[in-house]
Amino acid sequence: MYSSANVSERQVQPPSLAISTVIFALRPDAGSGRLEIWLPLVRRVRQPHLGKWALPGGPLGGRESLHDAAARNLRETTNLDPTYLEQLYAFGGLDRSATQRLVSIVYWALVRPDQADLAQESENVRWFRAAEAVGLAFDHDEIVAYALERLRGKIEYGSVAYHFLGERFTLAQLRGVYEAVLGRHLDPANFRRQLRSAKDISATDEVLQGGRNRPPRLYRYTGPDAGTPPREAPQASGSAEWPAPDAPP
Amino acid sequence: MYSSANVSERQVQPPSLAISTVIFALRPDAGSGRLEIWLPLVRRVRQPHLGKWALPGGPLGGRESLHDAAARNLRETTNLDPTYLEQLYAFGGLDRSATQRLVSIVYWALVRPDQADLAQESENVRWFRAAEAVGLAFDHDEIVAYALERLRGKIEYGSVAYHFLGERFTLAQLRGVYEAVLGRHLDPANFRRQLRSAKDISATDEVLQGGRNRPPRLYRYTGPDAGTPPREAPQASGSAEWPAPDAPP
DNA sequence: CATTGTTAGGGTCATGATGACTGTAACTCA
DNA sequence: TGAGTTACAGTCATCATGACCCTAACAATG
Repeated sequence: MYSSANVSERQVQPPSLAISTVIFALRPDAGSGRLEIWLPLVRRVRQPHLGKWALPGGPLGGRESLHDAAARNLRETTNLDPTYLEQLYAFGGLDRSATQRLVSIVYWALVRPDQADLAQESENVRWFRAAEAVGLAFDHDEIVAYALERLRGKIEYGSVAYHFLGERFTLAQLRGVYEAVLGRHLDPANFRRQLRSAKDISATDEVLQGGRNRPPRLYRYTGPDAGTPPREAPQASGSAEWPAPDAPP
Repeated sequence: MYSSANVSERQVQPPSLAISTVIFALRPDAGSGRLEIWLPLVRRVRQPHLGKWALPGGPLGGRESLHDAAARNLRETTNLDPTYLEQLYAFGGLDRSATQRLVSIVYWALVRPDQADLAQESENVRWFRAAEAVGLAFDHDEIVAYALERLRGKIEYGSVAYHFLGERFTLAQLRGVYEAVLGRHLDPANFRRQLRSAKDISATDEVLQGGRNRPPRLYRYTGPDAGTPPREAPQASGSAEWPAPDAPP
């Protein structure tokens, strides 16, 4: 599995370049109804790590940008378009793959739950709870952990949470997203107060009927890239509203 | 990993993979004495963008990790080791280079001023003020702007500022670093109060003599990676090898 | 129809971080 | 000896935050 031929090949051949994607969606737990983080994985159908689960990915095409490659990758796996797509990190350690020198540029994406339900599952594509996505191929355990860390970091000041939801949502739904990602309970009253001062979220004149309690008001996200496709690269996040974009540790 | 890939369709021409580095150092302005951000650039000695200034960079060697490649790159340019080195972003747009498809994984680094003074300058390597680093080759203008944005974002909550300074420093020096990076004046009293609550900075029992005012106390950074080389990103690092040809960008 | 349970949505209070500002100590230089 | 400058400590108002309480509005149950 680790022949000397492979080692000598590495000195000559340039490193292979691949794109992988960590795709997050939220699904309510059947019992408690609380939201949980899920992600799709694909089963390896060749060596190395044959049979193990891995992040969806593939080589970078010659006529597509990194962002487009990640989007295509995501479409081929879940058959759906993401509401958020951003570069995570470029992994290029020497020991990532035993058979070849591989550099993976990893993206992370958010999809809505209703879309995640429609996503195709098959023998080799299955959704897992993020907490149960361990024992993956290559270094994908660490990549998933790092993507979760980025997600948690970005939800606190960015506009990431809205991309888990549809166009209109209640504050309780939005709070459920925060609680699922941050993993802790949030006070409903304080949460409401904070989001009233956030100016890229506005209340509609509609309420959500059909519940068995007082009908909650529906809100809408009016900030940048509301319903538009996610933007490419690192243009200045401009507004000094909140701290700053984050980065690998 | 390439379960859903249509391989034959994509093997037209694999994109080239390069490593570039944005190297920051602070130098006092001759007149005012205020610190300013500088970075070294290299002149292009071949097409495209012949004669223009560009970020130091080169192809990724087959036996070095991304981090090691950036460190080697930096050593070859400034002849010095950085006190901080972190991945910035992977740039892979289709129109980055007119002659070839090029994917650049860019790192950013900090070096100390005394080291920056020792750095080698030559006909094709010169230091520029960050504000004057415009009109660069390829998309390096945007890369520098993004690196500056990252630097500003990281200095507010991270331990980045200390890497611009030596082991012992006064609070005024540290405040000068913050003012240079953030581009605004900071109140000395409030700055002192904030850094007393930051627990990875501790006062020594020494003061800095020789100034023409009251001698300020010297402090020391005691947080993670204090004097050690910067650690690799979210994964384990491998060992590096030395030689590698130099080629832009 | 009244009661009960549950959530929506409004408020209070103490605390801690922050920015603006004042005052005193310690040193050099003219 | 005094002027000028910086180090360093402290005060005050403001604001964001967490913890907590209260009322409104619905559905389900009796």
